[in-house]
Amino acid sequence: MTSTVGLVERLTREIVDTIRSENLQPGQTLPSAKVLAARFEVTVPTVREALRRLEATGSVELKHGSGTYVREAINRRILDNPHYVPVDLAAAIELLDARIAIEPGIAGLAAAAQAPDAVASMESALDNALQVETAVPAGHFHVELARASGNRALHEMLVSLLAINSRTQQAARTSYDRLRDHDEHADILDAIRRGDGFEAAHRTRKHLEAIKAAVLADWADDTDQTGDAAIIEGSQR
Amino acid sequence: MTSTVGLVERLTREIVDTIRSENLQPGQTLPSAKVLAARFEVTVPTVREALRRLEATGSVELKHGSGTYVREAINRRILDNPHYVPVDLAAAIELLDARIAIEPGIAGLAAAAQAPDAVASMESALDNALQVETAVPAGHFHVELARASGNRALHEMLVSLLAINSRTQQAARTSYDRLRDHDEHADILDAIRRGDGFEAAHRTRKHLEAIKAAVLADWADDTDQTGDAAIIEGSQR
DNA sequence: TCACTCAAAGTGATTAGATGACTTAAACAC
DNA sequence: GTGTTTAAGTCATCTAATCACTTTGAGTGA
Repeated sequence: MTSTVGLVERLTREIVDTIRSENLQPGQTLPSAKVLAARFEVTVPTVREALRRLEATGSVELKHGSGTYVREAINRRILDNPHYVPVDLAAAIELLDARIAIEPGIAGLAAAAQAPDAVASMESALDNALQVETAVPAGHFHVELARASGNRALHEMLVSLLAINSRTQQAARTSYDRLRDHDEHADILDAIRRGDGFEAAHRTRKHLEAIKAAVLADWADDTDQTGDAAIIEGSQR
Repeated sequence: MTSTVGLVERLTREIVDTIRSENLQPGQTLPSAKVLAARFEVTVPTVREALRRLEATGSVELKHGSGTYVREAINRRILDNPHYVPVDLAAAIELLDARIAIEPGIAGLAAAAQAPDAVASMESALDNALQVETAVPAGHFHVELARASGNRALHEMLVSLLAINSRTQQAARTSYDRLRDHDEHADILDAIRRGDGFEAAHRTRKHLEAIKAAVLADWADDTDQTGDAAIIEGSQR
């Protein structure tokens, strides 16, 4: 009758508790698997199974020959599924639709929050945009925008959406004009600086809708006269 | 120079690919660990580590003595961190703020979508509300609302937010009036049926703000005259 | 003294085989 | 038929050992 929780699941939880109670920060190393095995009175393979679980969610990283490191995601609530195999255009459009639904509200919050350091991060993100597109890390304008909202859950949601999108083929080929992108970002940031939440939300929405249109246009160019536009329609309903 | 991807990570991906290519649906069983080990030419412990990773993200479930089962989350893009240790009121308020930021937009989409079956699901969710609160499964009104938006990413985001919230202490004690909850849900559904997205969004926002106020009031009652309202202020900035 | 080499120690990665515990379903007795 | 028992299949965990990678620092040479 004892609800079998499973040794590995319990062990996983104990390791997380250890990380928290000892206040281990991302980048620091955990004790070796051998030591953990001794401390929790289990064997090494069992510890490894627990660490693999934590690895899957980005809470820790197992570096061969080096050690087990705490990672950022241990403090995240919302994650992107690392095992998801995505990828058609419809999925990419769906992600953009989701962003259109939530980012305007985030921009509004950012304008209301008026956190000075967050605004600074967005400014530097504006410049970084000239660089090569990084995967989806910090420094991305929209991510910094979400961070500026002051709401960690919203920030993590946007990070997740962008992470998923980065795995899409469409992500690389989006030929949205770099300069136009920069200008529109600047406009959004401007509205936020003025504390004009309504305008910030509006410009964010327009910006994303423009990107969506560009992606659809790109796709139309590639497939040219192949007439299966049903995919697009299906994703817009 | 070969980017060491790690055997387990590669194996994890191969198992996912197998599930997809063989079109295994949630509820169905995977081959036994022994068989998988033979098929991919690795040993059983290695297979188990890969399965533990998939287990962490809810893609599979390992049932002792029974088998390894495919689970729903294998098709999800957005997940809640299963290893997150949650907690205080500020976090609960932050989650509600996030919902206030995104759910009105979702309600607007739902009104525009006008999917008949989705509306039916919301109707039945209305009645289920009289039952005991389930964990965070389907059947929850707000979850069905998100499903009705037609956007899977948004739906999964809301499921994740509610899943996290359910782990909060505050979740259980929220004494938001059951009847009032039901009535406000009915109002939202009514606006969606009429296709009035603006009104649906507005009512959803008001509804969530009322819940937030109730949570804060509850907390104020409990702590009574303990004057550390700084926690609340901090979450509202 | 400085820089380079390289050997050793520590750590994770993977393998191998064995035992225990649980679930399920078929075989059996009633 | 019904209920119990048995057996096979499966995951759970352990023990033990070998391999591979990383880091460090001692040693060597310039």
